[in-house]
Amino acid sequence: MSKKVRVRFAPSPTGGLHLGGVRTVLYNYLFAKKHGGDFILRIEDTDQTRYVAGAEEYIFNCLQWTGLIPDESPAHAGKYGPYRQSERKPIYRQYAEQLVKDGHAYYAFDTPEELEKMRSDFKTEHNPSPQYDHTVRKKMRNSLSLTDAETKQLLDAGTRYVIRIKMPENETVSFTDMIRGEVSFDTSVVDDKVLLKADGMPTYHLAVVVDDYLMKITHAFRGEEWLPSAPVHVLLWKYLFGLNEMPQWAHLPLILGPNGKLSKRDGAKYGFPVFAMSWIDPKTNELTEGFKEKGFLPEAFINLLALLGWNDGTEQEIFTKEELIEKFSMDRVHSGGAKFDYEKAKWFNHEWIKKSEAGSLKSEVRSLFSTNGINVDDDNLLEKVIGLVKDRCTLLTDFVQQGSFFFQQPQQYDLDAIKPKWNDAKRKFFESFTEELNTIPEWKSAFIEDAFKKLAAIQNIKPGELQLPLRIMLVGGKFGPPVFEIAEILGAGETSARMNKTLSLL
RNA sequence: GGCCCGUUCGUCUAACGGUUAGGACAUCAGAUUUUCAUUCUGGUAAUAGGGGUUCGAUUCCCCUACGGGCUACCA
Repeated sequence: MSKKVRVRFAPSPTGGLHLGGVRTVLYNYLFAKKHGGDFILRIEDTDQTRYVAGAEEYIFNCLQWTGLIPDESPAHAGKYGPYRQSERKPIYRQYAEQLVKDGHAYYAFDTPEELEKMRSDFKTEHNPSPQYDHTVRKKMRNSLSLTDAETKQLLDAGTRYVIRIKMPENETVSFTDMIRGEVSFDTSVVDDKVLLKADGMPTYHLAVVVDDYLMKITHAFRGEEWLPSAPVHVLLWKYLFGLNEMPQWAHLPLILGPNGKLSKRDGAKYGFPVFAMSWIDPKTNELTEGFKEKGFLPEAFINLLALLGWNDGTEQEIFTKEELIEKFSMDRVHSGGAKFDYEKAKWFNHEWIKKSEAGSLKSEVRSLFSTNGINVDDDNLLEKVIGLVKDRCTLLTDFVQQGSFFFQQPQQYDLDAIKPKWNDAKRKFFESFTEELNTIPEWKSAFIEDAFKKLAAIQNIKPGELQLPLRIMLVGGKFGPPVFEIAEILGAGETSARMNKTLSLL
């Protein structure tokens, strides 16, 4: 009987959660749910110098919005807590010490200045970034280059030190990646990564292995940028817990911007969101707009992210979360990086808005209206309006432009669209049409249209020439649903008022 | 520089040795719509290059080129 699937997403709470992060969450979540497993959120906050207020709460908000809710996390109690690495600090040291004892790691006393000196001393044209590896470790101050007595003395004196992994000199480390197949590395070109920092906190390398073990993680998915350090993690598994216990790895392809790995900068530069939700940097107060605030539906956001690097082998592109759970499989994840295409992202959103029920869009649209100064109290009217205009909305924010004229008079009139062909005959038509409004048998679009056309025929004007002016009068611009349906919703009084108002402007 | 990963239309991708190389976004043209969208029809557009293996390579192998990632007491 195989073990229960357990996967984790382990972000570092240092700022906005971007596309790639959410996609990693998504693939973790889908995989877990598909296999009836657990999805764990673990906060990787081992770098105290990078603490950012509010970042953790922000991550929870993003998960809430996307609907990818963890089974275990700092906010969802589980048996394997704590789920914040800073609160697990005491756990890690013993493993690092164990490695030293077994000869797989060592104490290093080099100060930051000494490390910097080493890098500049060894730096050459051929080797622009020297590593702390088997070729230099003997020249540094550590328990490998010093005698046991010297080491003990330094330790006893309370000298600051780190624990580094001792990479073997000539081994090939390989493992099978679920997406890439077998990947192998020569250990002689991997450096002696720090495992335990001078402040007693583990680095990512130690923490990820220890926590994945302790939390019984069965499958570990992360971005491709982690691939180069995978041999360190594999070795740590081998030394500490045995390779049989190691989770199966999958390194997800990167999501690229126009120039390499997608970054916050790309968003600002090319005008599309990168973060799931808006993020305000507490230090600079700089606001970075998110997909949510830009007007994306969470369903669409998840859908487009899922398809960025995965497909189910058919030509289907629109998937609900349930369908994704059912159909997702890691072996259909593409191995190459994917360039993010904002145009296609918008298409997904448009599709989702079109297929959404007007009722389900109501609360979002209502709050959008209210932030734009329009308070809607008629629920039925709102739903009717949404149903009428949603095909024209690519982003949720488009509802403001497409729908607000139903609730308030247009702020501006595109009179230039009328003026060139305006004449006294048309003015006369509208004046008499305004007066005839109350003779229309029932205030329904068909009757209104009928009366409109009859009057046009009597006055010998082509109705086509009158429809655009009518639209401008009611809507303010050249957009919106069929004009007589608008009039129906507006009501006779308002329709007449808007016609008169515009007439006075012409 | 070194190491690792990758490479099918502009973009996301399908084709797990045999297809007229398929779909979607974008784009262009047309139809519908007396606004704008929606909808519909059609078009342009790709296997990076060179060697192998094979009766046959988009598909397998090698080399080159290109792209990307990593190269911190950051994750």
